[in-house]
Amino acid sequence: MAIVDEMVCFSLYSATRATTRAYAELLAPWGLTYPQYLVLVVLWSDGEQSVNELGDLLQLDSGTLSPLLRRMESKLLIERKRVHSDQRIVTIAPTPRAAELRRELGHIPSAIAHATGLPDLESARELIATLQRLTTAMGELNPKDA
Amino acid sequence: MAIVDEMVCFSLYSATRATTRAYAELLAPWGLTYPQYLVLVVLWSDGEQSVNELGDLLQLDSGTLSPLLRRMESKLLIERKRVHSDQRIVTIAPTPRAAELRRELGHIPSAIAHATGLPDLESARELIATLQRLTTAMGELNPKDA
DNA sequence: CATTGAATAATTGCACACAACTTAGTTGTG
DNA sequence: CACAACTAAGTTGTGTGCAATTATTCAATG
Repeated sequence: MAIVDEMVCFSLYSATRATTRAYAELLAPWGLTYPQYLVLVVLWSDGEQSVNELGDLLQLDSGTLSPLLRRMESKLLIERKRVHSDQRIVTIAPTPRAAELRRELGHIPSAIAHATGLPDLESARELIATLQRLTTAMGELNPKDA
Repeated sequence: MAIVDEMVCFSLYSATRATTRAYAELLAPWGLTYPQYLVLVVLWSDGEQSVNELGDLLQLDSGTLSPLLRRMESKLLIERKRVHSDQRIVTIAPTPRAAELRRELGHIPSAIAHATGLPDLESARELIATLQRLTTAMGELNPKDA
């Protein structure tokens, strides 16, 4: 066992990249990336919302989202709209094509759930809870929380 | 709770980015990134080795490692050497400066261990084991294992 | 010995992440 | 109203990840 395998952080880093590669494989026929898929998931669930709200949910800033959303717009998956009452805000709305993808990509959650190799829903929930606690704890070390 | 928070993959993705930001914070005084730090950890532990071996341990290909190592070389942390007996192979050796950093960065493992918020070594080991199983399972979905 | 095939790094192109900065629009205060 | 402070999104620059390709070297085979 190599030294890095003793580290929590490396196993996290490694698991995330393996997961992203698995999503890339599943999403390739639609030319989507994992972060783009996450945007669709949020839009399917919560509907139209601002770039800021999207960034809060996904923990991504405009430096990441702006070009990502531009690519999704060019694929006709989302539509950008300026809010009349506050011209600073841009809302991101799913297009009819995005609704179609909700059906076409319906197989992905179960495919990924199976690919995790986790035995049951309970262990998945446990892992999620552990990771969320870790994320919160890590955030405390970051000065940007001030 | 947002929809993405119910997903194992998102909690992984999120935890990894939180961890990388925490490392970035700690490593900033030395101008190092987390992947660069990982290379140092491997070199400190196992000493000089080829780009391939480094890539096997960190699960990174030459497309990622080549420019990363070039940056580390320009910071005088590593030295590239062609192997005489096989001119295809490039070995990466830590410089004296890298050895210095081993001492200067000695506080980081415990700082990160504390920042994870994990209560004890046993729960850390458990999480690592779970993540390694998940990484392996995810790999099976990837055709590149063939 | 010449040719072919495999191995090893490096390069190229694309898509994130994220810090730092810019631009445009809004709000609060006098 | 004037204007500073704030906010939202976009832009820029750097550093990964990773697929695909290229260049070089080595090894095996006839």
